[in-house]
Amino acid sequence: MEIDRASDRPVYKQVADALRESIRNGQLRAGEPLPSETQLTARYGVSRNSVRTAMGLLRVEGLVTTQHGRGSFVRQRRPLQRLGPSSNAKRLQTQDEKPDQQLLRAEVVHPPQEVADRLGLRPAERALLRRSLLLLGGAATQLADRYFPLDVTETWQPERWLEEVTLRMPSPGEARQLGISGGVPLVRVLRTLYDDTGRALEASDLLLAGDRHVLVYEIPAH
Amino acid sequence: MEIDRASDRPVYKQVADALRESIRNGQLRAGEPLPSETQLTARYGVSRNSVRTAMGLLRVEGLVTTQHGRGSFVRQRRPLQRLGPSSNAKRLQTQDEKPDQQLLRAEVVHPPQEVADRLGLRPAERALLRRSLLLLGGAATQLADRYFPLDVTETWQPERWLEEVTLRMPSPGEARQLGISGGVPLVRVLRTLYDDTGRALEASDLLLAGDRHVLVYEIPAH
DNA sequence: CAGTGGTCTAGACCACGAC
DNA sequence: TCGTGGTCTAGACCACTGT
Repeated sequence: MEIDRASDRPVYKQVADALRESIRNGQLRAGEPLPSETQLTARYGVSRNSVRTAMGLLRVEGLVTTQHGRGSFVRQRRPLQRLGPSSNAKRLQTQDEKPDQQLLRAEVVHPPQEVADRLGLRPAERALLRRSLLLLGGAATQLADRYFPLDVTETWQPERWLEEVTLRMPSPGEARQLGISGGVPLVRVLRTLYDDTGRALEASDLLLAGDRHVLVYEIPAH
Repeated sequence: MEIDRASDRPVYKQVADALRESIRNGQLRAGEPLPSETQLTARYGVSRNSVRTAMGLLRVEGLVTTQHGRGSFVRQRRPLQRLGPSSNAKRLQTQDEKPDQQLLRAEVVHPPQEVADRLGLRPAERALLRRSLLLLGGAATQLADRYFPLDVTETWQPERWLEEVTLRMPSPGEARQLGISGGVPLVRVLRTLYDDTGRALEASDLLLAGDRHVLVYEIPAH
C-alpha cells in the first residue's frame, strides 16, 4: 500500500490505515515490533512527524504500544476478565488463574468527598482505608481503595450493594500501577455495601483497565 | 504561569498544565474559547507545534473541544445521566429533560454473531432489528440496536436481564452520531432479556458516550 | 477577507535500551 | 556505541468560519 498524495485523506491517516491493515490481516502479529519510525519514514516517503502522528493514532486506538528506546509493538488482544454480578469471590472463579492480592496501604484517613457521602460520614470524620492491588497471572488488574467507617467493624452483615460505573483517563501513576498504555481509559466502580437497615458498611473505589474487563450485571425485572 | 525551559517536564506538558489550571480555577469557564494557538505561541514563547501537542492532550482528557476554523473551547462538564438498575422508563425519570426517540431503521437482518449467540439463534437465522437514537435535551445520548427473534413477538413477559458492559473507541460514524469529540471512549452495553423459562426475548446493543454517563447497578447480597 | 485550526516538512538535540 | 522513540523549532500551505 502506497501513500496517495492527491487524496483528500491526510498522509498520516493513510500511514495509520496501512499499519492497521497489516495488523488486521496478520502480517504483523501480536507482540511483534512494528518497523521503526525511521524505516516507516523511508518506506512511505513521508516525514517522521507524520509517521509519529500516525503511530499516535494507533496508540489511542489501543492497537500498539510504544516503548522509549525499544520500539512500537502490536498489542496483545484483550484477555477478558469478568466482573460481577455476584460476590468478589465468585467473580474470580470464572477465571482459571488464581488471583493474588497485594496490600499497599492500611491506615485511618480523611476519605474523599464522594466516599464520605456514600458512607454517610460527618464532615471531617475519618475512615479506615485499605488500598490493595489485585494481580491475576502476575499482571495488575485492579486497584482497590476500600473505606470502612471506624465504628462498624464488629458485626458485618451486608444485604445489598450499589455499583456506580464511570470512565475516566488514568493519571500517570495509575497507568503505571495497572500497566496501562496510552489512550486506554479506566473503568471506575464506586461500590457501596449496605446492611438490612440501609446503613453503609463499606465504600470502595475500584479502578480497572478499561480494555481488559467486561462487567456483567444481572437484573430482575420484578 | 511561565514555561521553565530548564525543567525536566516537557514544554508541551507545561503548557497543558497551565491551561488545565486555568480551567480548574475558573479563569476559563465552560463554553468559553481558549486563546488561539497563535496567541498561546506568543504568550508562552513556544512553537505552535508544542501548543498543538498540549491542546491535543487536553482534548484526549476531555477538557476541551476544538472546532476547525473557530477555535478551542472549554467543555461543559458531564451532564450526568444515570442508567439502570431498573427499567428503561424508570431510568429516564431521574433526569429532568424529557427523552426523545428517533427510529433510524426497522428491518429483518442477519444479526452479528454476539447477538445471535445471546438470542440462541440457529446459524443464518434472522432477527428483527430496530435501531434508534435517544435524544435528551436535543443532544444525542444513546445509540440503540435492539434485536428480536422473529417468532416471539406475541406474548412477552421478561423476567430478568443481563447487562455486559465493555468499553471501546468509537468509529468516526458513531462519534458523529453521538456528538463525541476526540479521545472519548464508548460504553457498550450488551443487554439480553429473558423470560421465566430462560428463553432470550431480546438482545440490545447500546452505545453511550463514555464521558456523559454513570451506570448504576443494585445487587442483592443473598 | 482575516483569523482560526489542520497538515506537512526538514532538521535538530535529547533520553532510553541493548549490545 | 548505535538505534530507538521523545521533544522542539520555524516555516509553509491548506481548509474552514465568520464578516
